[in-house]
Amino acid sequence: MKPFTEQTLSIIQRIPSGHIMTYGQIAKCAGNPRAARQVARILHSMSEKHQLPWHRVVNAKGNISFQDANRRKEQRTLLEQEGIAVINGRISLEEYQFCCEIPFE
DNA sequence: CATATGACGTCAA
DNA sequence: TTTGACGCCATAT
Repeated sequence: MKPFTEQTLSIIQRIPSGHIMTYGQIAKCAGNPRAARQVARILHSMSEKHQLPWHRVVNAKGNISFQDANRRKEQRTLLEQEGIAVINGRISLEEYQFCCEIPFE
């Protein structure tokens, strides 16, 4: 098993275009079902340097976790470009959530 | 009341 | 000094 951070990064990079994942889902796939916070931290700190599709990561509610209206609008635009319908800053998890059941080593 | 989620902060190399 | 790794707690459902 590789480090949690590395696993998380790999998972995020594996999210297909037009699909999204939640923090809990990513954390669970990475090996730590309770490490949703870490996922958030990774995105905040390493997304820009690792070219991660951060816009494909949303919270369990299907909402954009950003507080800044600018960032939320930006992410919404990015998601819409991938064909994801964002209604009131909300995304239909049932339609776009990517089921990550890949056995990472 | 109990369970699940979270765009953080801090420490070490 | 900067980048990578790790966990407890508060809030919402």
